[in-house]
Amino acid sequence: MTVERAAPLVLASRGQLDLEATLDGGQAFGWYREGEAYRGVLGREVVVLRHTARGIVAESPYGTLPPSIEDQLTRYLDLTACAFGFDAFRARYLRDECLGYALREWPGLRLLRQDPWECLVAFLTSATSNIPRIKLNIGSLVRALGDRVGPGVQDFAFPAPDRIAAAGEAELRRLGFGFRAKYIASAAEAAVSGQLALQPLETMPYQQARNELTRLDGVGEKIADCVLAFSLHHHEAFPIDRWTRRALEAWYSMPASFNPSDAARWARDRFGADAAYVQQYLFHRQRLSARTRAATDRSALAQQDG
DNA sequence: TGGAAGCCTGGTGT
DNA sequence: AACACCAGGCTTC
Repeated sequence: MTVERAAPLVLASRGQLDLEATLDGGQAFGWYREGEAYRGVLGREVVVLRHTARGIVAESPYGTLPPSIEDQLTRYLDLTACAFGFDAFRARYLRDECLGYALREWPGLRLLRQDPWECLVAFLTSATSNIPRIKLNIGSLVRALGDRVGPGVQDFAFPAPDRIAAAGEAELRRLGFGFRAKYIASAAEAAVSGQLALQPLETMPYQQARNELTRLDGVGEKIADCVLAFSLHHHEAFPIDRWTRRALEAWYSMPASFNPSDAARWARDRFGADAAYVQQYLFHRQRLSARTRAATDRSALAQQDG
């Protein structure tokens, strides 16, 4: 007896997409490493992405993927070359002292186009937090309130606003969101009531879309810019956090006296439509160099001890 | 109008 | 091993 297997879906070459940098680099929090592959849920489909000799391949871990998944993944991973013109972006910054290094080191780092609701909840969760903890919170949320769509421990669809609104602040607190519970519950209510419509923000001018988002409780300029850059394809957004601020000061002589709002404006003025991609490369570089420094410090200490 | 405290709680280093 | 201190912000005062 033979089991029919659909031909694997080949999405991109290795150089076009770095799974680790893109899926586990602070944009999205629902992907889990399985050996060399990444497993996550897109809509209601469990998807496993892995590097193979032929390129990046998408598979279902237990069945077959519907044909529509190709378009969904192409969009989610922003693989439509003409959409942004990544090659042109790379050419512009290849000789930049800071970004040139990052572009050579992580040529496959891309900005995602996530579901905006999922992205908004993730970045409301990110306030005064860190990547491992955000993943933990989002994992608890989907297990508690999302529909099961596969056999794996994390195979749950992201809960729609009505589910989260019905759960309410107290349940979100119980799930570990702390003071952010109130903001997430309130955003869910706004979405259910129709006061908040996220998808239309994609076609609005950047500033207008940003103003809409910052009207939400708990959404300031940083979180708004993350949602705009990582889900709504507004590449003129430049989220300012510790890492990117540090990079702008160190490599681009941005005055350290700037407040976050001025820093973001300064970066948008300087990088224009490249802002979001510049931000993501700077963030990645700063984060990993900090990690390397920490490792170096640890090994130096170990040497002293020994 | 700017600046600083407080918020929840898991991660990280000591 | 326990125990500070910190973390990819925002609201409020």
